[in-house]
Amino acid sequence: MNNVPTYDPAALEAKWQTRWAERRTNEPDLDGAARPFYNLMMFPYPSAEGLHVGNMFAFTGADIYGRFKRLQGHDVFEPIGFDAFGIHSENYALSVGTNPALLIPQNVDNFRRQLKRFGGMFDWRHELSTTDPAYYKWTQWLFLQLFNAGLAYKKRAAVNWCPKDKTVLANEQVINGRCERCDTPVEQRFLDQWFFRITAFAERLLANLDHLDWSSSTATLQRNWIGRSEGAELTFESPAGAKITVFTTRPDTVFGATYLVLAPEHPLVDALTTEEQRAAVKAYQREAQGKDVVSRRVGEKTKTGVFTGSYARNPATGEAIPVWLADYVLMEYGTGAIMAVPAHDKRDFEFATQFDLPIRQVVKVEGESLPSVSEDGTLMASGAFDGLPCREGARKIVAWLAATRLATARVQYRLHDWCISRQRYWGPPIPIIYCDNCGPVGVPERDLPVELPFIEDFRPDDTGVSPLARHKEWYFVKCPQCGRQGRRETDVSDTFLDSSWYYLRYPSTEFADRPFDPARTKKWLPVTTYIGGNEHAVLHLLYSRFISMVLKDLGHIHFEEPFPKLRAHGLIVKDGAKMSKSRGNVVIPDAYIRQWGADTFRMYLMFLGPFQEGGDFRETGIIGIRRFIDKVWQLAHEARGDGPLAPAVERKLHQTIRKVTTDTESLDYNTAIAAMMEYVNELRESGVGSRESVKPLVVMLAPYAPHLAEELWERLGHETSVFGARWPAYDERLATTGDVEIAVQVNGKLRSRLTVPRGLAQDDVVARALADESVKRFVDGQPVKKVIYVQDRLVNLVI
RNA sequence: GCCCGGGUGGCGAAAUUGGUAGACGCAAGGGACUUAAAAUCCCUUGGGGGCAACCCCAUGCAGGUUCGAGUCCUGCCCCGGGCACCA
Repeated sequence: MNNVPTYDPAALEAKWQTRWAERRTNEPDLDGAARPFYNLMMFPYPSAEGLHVGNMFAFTGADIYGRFKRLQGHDVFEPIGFDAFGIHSENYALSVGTNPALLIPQNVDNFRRQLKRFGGMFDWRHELSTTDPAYYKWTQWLFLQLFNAGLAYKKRAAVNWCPKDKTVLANEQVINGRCERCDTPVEQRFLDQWFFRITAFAERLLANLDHLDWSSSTATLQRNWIGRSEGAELTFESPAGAKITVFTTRPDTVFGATYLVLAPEHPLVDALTTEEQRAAVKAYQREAQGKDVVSRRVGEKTKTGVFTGSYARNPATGEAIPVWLADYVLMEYGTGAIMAVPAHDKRDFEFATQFDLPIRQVVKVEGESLPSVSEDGTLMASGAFDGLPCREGARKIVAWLAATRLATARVQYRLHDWCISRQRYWGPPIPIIYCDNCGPVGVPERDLPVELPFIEDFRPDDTGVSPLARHKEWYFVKCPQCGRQGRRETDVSDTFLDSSWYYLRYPSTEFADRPFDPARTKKWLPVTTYIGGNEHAVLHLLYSRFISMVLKDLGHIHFEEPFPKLRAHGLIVKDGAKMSKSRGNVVIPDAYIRQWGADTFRMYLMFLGPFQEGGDFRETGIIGIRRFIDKVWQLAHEARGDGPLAPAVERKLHQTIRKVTTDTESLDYNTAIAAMMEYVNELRESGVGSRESVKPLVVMLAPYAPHLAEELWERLGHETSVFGARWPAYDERLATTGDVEIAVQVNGKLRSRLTVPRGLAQDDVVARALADESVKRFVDGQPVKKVIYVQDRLVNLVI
């Protein structure tokens, strides 16, 4: 009995990791695979702290799924890589006074070590790093594809500028209007930037969401981000002839439009401003421009504005209404001008109240006071349209005004074009050469990659020009078209461009002469299952979809949706707060793995809570998983012979296989583990049994605790990897044999339980129920008026 | 403000989608083994009442639908996340 060897996870896990590497266990035949299954997880950004438990939680959940599919007979390709360019890496390098080109490889080494140690089924042959010239050569190629297709363009645009750090900040580095590093309020600056025309794909990006098998939370985030609004453009003419076009979602309220508001930067402002108002308008424009992005957008709740001195004709009423300027109207959305309907819009109401402008009610809604924004009312004070419901009124008013070309139905999106320029160092240089003769010229493919030069002083300065401009030998270059002196683009591209196509590269990493091999791509893409966090719901996942659409349209790939099936995992928090370096609550898994082993820690993370919801990391409870593993270890060693199973064990086994199969498929790992624990408890209660009772358990455990499963599989007499085994099948009949317990209710209250053979007829169950002592007490001789019967579950006697 | 999640024992959580609330695990208490401790094993463990078999109460709050509600409906209150002057 006590000759069971000690479970020594450190030694055992090292043994199997070595063996997997030697035997190339995790390297599917990418060309010959019969049932390709591309199991993708979001590649990490290699921070200095190392992989934290949040990353590991995500990777473990994805790895379990990949291993499960492998056991089900798929050829699973599970690659990993490093998203190593970007501002975070650069900032960290700045803070420790090193060049990221020297620092990042160390971080990557550390991550690679951690990823190997936790036992992911990674195919390391296909590792990639976005900072590798062999990779970003093709990121630059991708830029050129968009540039040549007219989908990349340059325009002057506002950027976030930190006056203290003297640097451009990405939107995600601006927290509540302040620089995430030094807390200085962020200013607006205007720089020439490269944009991708993602807005041209807005409708397609939105419509396709309906057909994607995605976590609904992710799809919803993306829908809201794209932000489709249906409405109309209406034209208001000034006596001087200027036509002011506004966008509105409520054309039904046009009779209540009592003034217009233009964004301060609106191109018609000069033409509309009268001499008396010119000084005031200029002052207001300056003030608006000087304001930082945030106080303009969210900070100030009191409205500001100025009258232009001009009037324009309301196309519905014919009235002349004043034209104002106010910074609550944004130039980037709609037409940069609105018709103000203070009775039916909160912001307009606030503005009208402040500046004493007329408020005219044109929609009647029961029980609502002004401003009433509901669309569930009827029109009033709207001429011929009085009495119509809002929606119908909107259609009819647009049709009426369209006859005189004063209205057009229009769909508007909140999505903006994607600004990919970064005036920073640590990214792939945008492959453009400016020539006085030819203008901006794309770097020819034969000259790619445009390598990022190593420069000592990569610190951004307050010129707003990228540090690369200081590297003169690199900066000046011959124009590839005319051969004259040209200058390189000195901006680098957004890190999200790197990650927008990495899934295309993985299967083709060994091809130096093409970004993705056509045959490999055809065989492996689109990605079978993508598992990742919702923090990337809008940026990475939207950009990747956009890039796929572009590549499809250009004939490079055969699909337009890269991730037909996507599952969002939950977030691991610590003491209720998101893990972050600034909070100092980042938990690194290394010490836990050292103490408990990777298998225990993997299972523990999965048992913490539902995978798709996440949870709070705490240490208590790891011991529970370890006890479970010890029990499995002991059972596997004590099992004797290959005889048949006891009926109770057999039934429990088939129930367990059924539960673990469906729960693993749906990523409900916590309950799958609980089911295996129940089975182990059953095995222990029934005494030493056949090895046939343990083998299926070992296979089911393999996705969760791969090293342990391999070891036990070997000790149970197998010479090949457990991952060459087949996932156990269950027999529905065997899972449902035996007796069932039926709840007996009287008037809906539980009064007794009966153990009866499965499938017993209603009459027999009722008869047995009525014979039950405690039921008798409550029925008390009264007639049963009604019987509710649920087969094998419940009987309810209504008296 | 708007859009998603979510509120169940001391704690993490289950609950076949309207059918036995609390599976599984942690923690705690008691016991066995031990010179002792650790480990392991056994028992108890939502609250209240009763010697007991049992009974009453209980899934954020207040109502409702139903033979029956953690689950559905209405109105609130909290917590987490996203968007945020988007017309």
